[in-house]
Amino acid sequence: MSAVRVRFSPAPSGSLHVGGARTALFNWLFARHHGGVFLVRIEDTDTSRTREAWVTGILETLRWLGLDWDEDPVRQSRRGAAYREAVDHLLATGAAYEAFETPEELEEMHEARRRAGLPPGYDGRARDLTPAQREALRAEGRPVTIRFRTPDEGTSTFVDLVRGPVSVDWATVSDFVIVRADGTPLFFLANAVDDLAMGITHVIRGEDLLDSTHRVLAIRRALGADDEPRYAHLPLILRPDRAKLSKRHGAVAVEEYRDRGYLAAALVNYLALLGWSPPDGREVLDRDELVAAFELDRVNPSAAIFDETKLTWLNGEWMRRLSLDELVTQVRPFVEDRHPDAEPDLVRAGAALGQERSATLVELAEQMEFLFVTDDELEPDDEGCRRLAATERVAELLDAVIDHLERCEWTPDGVDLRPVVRALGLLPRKVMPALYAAVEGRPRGLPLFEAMLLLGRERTLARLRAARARVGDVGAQPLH
RNA sequence: GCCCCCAUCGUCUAGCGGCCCAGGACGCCGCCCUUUCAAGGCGGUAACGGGGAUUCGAAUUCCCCUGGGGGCACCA
Repeated sequence: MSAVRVRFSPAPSGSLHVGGARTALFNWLFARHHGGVFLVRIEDTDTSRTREAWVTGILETLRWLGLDWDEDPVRQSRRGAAYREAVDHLLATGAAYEAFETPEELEEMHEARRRAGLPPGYDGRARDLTPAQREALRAEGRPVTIRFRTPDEGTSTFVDLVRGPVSVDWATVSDFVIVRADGTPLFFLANAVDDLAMGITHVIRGEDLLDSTHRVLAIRRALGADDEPRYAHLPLILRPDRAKLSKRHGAVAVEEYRDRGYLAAALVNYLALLGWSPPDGREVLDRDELVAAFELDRVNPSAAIFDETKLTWLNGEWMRRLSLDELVTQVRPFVEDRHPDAEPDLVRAGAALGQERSATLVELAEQMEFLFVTDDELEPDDEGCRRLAATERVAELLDAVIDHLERCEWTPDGVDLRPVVRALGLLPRKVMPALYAAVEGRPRGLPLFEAMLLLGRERTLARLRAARARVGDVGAQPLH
């Protein structure tokens, strides 16, 4: 087999979503596994839907995911000359022809065919116009598009790497437009021309493009190509309600997951498991392990639902695997977003305590937030207030704790409150949440004694006294 | 409407004729550990869509049905 050359070819009509990212990843894994070349091609022939910001955004997101490409990205918008040359050839050989229908006429045609039980499409009325007829239509000022002439009979078949042989009767495929009235090329044409020019050996993409393969291959042959790339159509990724993932619904943009505190390693790992699995059944795999294990023949053909819960679990796995240095680097932006002046040492200490208790960077940042708010700002959340109010003998407890912390040694052993709680005849499991609420603002969080050491004696006491004032004397009264 | 693809626990999947009264993972439930919460350990819950056919034997092969998804554009 010749050296592998694959490409990821997004249309820049939005940011990179998880479906596109999975396609990019599989191409990248395939290339890296075989020591091949991974390319990016921006399919921006539809200028009305393209925005430059989307192009840079997509490339930036690919970089964030660690999917590096080997040559400068190809822009279809700059390859007009190549497409024109190809069209001239197709026109000259009769593989394509000019058509002159208005949008209204086409709409009518689609309707009529639908009524006749045919798929909407083109009836081929401009196929055999004479040069004179074409001139006349052009003189009327009608729009001119170029259509590819599909066979009237016979079957198109190609062997898909994940689905096996796929066939369709040409009779069901009508002549389709390859050049718009404004002269710009359409997907089928650009795709065929570019894959040929770029020497693409394997086309790995979503199943939504399965049907278009016959048409692209037909153009390619009409262009004189004597070989064809191997195709692998990946199963689609569906939303939990089984609908197709789209930008309209839910968090499907990769950048959104990044902003919500997910690690690139976790996203890559999770995406790799959607439609593929390694032979040994491992699930937590790093980039190198994925590259080593990846094979197209283990891609399964059925659609998969994107399960954010499992992604979150994997993210937790990867958070725990990070070194403390890496974790601090990753979480710092999330902390500084709300507390720009957060002390680096405290961030580091908080990250160390929270590393195995959080599944996302956002969660980790929230857990340590109590370290960066002033004692005045700290307000127990709703659940914290409830726990405070519902804890038996809470005033007595707080008094004892305050009393202890005022005089104890400020060391790990000194601030251990378990003896204090037990001396009151209370169970730590029952009453600790109230203390967490008082010091950290929520009834659960980073280990309390370590947290108090980080805050220091004065700040800890200030928070406990504020909580004591909040509960009043109610808790101090025996209930019976 | 027409064409194409797909079909194992709620979800991601293993399985490529006997090793499967179906294995792993997430989730969920229970127990243990425990300063809260997590993490961790142990145990449990839960699936081959239906019907034919082939075969000594079918989750695995074939056919039909059903269901799901995709495509049919001057989007990609």
